[in-house]
Amino acid sequence: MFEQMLRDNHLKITPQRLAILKEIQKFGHISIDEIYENIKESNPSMSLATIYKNLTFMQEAHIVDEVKLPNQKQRYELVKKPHIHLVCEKCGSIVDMELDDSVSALRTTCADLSHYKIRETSIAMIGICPNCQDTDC
Amino acid sequence: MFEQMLRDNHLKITPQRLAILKEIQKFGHISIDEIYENIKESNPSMSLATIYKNLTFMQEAHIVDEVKLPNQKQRYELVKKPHIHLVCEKCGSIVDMELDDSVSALRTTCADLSHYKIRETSIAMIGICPNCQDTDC
DNA sequence: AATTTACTTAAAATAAGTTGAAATTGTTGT
DNA sequence: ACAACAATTTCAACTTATTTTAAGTAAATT
Repeated sequence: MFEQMLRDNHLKITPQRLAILKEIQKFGHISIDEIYENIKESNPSMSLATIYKNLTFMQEAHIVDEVKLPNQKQRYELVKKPHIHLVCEKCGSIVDMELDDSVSALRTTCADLSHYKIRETSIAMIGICPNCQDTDC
Repeated sequence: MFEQMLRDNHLKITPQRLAILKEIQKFGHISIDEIYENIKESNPSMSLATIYKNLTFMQEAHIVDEVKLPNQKQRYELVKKPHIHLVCEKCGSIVDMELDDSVSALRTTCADLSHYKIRETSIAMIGICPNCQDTDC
């Protein structure tokens, strides 16, 4: 289906693009150098410039999304339904939470009050995950 | 009051710090090179390193906050009550919206369901502002 | 199979951010 | 007000991150 997504956006299907998408899918939220490091093993000739360019293209094509969190390097994820990022400050994990009703309620309230036409939301909750609350990891 | 905030955090009160804070206050959400460019006029010897170092300190002291938005350079704002950023994709404006009830409701829902201990929220709504909807700016 | 066009690569260029050491300034106690 | 100390600023060198270029390569189209 990655193939189909690329085709739909008139982007050529290349092994590099498929490899990038596979990595993003595998890790959920991944930084550029993680992509680079992971792909190097199977695909030693792939260059960072390729990754940068393709992430830009695929972002424009709404196949991947940038994830920007306070005090972290930029990451990427596959485009999904609107969701909330739960970020643990201790262990660094990032988890998606789908709370469709609450998110769209907030979105509607915002839109109504501000008269903005809202296209996209970016919501993160930063704190300590249950696991790190228990253990002193 | 900037003086007091610095004092409270055992940070020395320097003209550079005050100038940085004044710029942030003036612009609401400002990037590092905007700070640099603006301050250069009145304070030509101030270096970028100073700005970087001080933003880090003042962030740790919870005087300023990083603002990370999709497809934008990092910005800084003064620490305020939790709020939502309304971002216009057309004109680039960023506006704060205080929606205490909705934000804390979402926060509580999230915390209850996930068992995270949430310390901070980061919420942005990206779209088109009322002004840009009307005019074809 | 040939042609066109998009894509990838490596290297160079630019931008962004960090560090360390010397010089300077703010603060504290007298 | 002044000395002494510690924190801060500065400059320059440096690392890391990102973009651009130009040449070569691969995918799609005919």
